[in-house]
Amino acid sequence: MTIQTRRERERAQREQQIVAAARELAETEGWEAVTTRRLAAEIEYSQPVLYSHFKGKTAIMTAVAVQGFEELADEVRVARIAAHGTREAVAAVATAYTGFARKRPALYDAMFTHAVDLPFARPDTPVHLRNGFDEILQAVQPLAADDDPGILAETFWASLHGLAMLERSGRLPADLHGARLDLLISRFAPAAT
Amino acid sequence: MTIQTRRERERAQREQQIVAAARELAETEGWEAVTTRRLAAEIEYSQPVLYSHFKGKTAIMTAVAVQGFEELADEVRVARIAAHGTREAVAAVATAYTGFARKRPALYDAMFTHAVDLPFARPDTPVHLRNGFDEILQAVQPLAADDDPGILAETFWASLHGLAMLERSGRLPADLHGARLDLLISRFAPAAT
DNA sequence: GCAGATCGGCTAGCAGCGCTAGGATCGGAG
DNA sequence: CTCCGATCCTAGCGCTGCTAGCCGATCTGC
Repeated sequence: MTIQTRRERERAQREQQIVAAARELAETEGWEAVTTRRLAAEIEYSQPVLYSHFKGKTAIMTAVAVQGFEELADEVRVARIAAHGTREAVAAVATAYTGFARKRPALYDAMFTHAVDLPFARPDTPVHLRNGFDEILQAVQPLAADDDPGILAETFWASLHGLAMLERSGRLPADLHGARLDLLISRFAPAAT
Repeated sequence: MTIQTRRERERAQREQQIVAAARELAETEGWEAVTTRRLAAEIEYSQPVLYSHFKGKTAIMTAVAVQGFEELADEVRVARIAAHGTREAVAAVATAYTGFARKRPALYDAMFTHAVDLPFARPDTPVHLRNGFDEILQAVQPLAADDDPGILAETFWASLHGLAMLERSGRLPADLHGARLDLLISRFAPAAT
C-alpha cells in the first residue's frame, strides 16, 4: 500500500519534471530545441520513459500549455482586481495579457500556436482554459451596452491576441505597443467610464 | 544566346512549379505533409534540385507566403473599392480579410505563423508586404480623429488577425464570426459614418 | 523461502526528416 | 574530337518522433 503510493507519488513527480523541463528548455532555447532525447537527458531517464507518461511529444507541449493558461489567468486576475473603475480594469487586463505574451513568448506559443486541439469554445471546456477568458469577460462586461457581453469579450480577447502575435513576430514595431493598446482601449471603453 | 534564355525561362518555370506544388500540397494536406521529398516527386525532379532554387525549405514556404500577401492585398483592395462610405469600406475590408484567412488557412499560416523573418515594419519593407496593410490604412484613415492613422490601422489589423487566428484554431465558435465582426466595426466606426 | 507472474526501464532500431557531398551525363567551345 | 562546365542524380549524414523486445527487480501464491 504505502509502497504503491510512494511509487505513484514519484511517478507524478517525474511527470511534473518532464513538463517543467520542456517548459524551461522552450523558454531558454525555443521549442525547436525541445526534442524527446533532450528531454529524456534532462530528467535523467531514457527516452521511452516519456511515452509511459505522455502519448507523444505534442501531449507534453499541451501539458505545458495548460500550465500557461493557469498562469495567464492568474496574472490577469491580479491585475484586474487591483484596478479601480471599468476603464482601468480593462486597461489593466489588456496590459497584463499582452505583457504575459511578451514575457513568456514560448509559453504563449505553446498555448496558441501549437496546442491546437485543446477543447475550447465547447460546453466541456475545462475551467483552466475558461478562467483567462472569464477575466476578460469580467473586465469588459460593463462596456457591453446593447451587445452580448460574451461576443464583446471574445472580440476584445482576439484584439489582444492579434496585437501580441503581430508584435512578437516583428510585424508591428514594438515601441508603439503602448500607443496601440491605448487606442484599442479608447475604442472599447470610450472617454470617462 | 537563345539557348541560354530558354534555359533561364525553364528554370524560372520550374521555380514557380516548386512554389505552386508547395502551396497546393499545403492547402490540400497541410504544411506537415510538405516535405522536400514530396515536393521533389511532385515536380518530377530529384530532391537536391530544390536547393539550387531555394536556400532551404523555409525559403520555399516564404515564397508561398509572399504569393499569399499579394493575393490578400488584391482581395482586400477589390472589396474596399467596391464599397461606398467609410463604414462600409471598413466592413468590406474586415470581411474580405477574415474571409481570406478562413478560405486559405494554410496560406494564411505560411504568411503569419511560419515565415517569421520577412522584413516587416521596417523602412525596407517590400511593397508586396505593405500593400495589404495599406488597404487597411486607407479604409480606417477617416476614423482616426485625434489618433495616428498608422497606429489605428495597426490596431485594427491586429484585431482582424486575432479573430482569424482564434476562430481558425477553434478557440472561438465559428458561427458567431459575423457578430464579432459587427461588434468590432461598431467600436472602430461608431454609428452612422 | 522460493517459483512464477508482472511491471518498469533500458538498448537498439525503424522510418522519415532537411540537407549535402561527389560522381555521372550531357551539351557547347576550341 | 576532345575538353570543359553546367546540370542533375544517387547515396548518405545526422537528426527527428516513436516502438519493439529484452532484462532485471519487485510482488504474489504456495
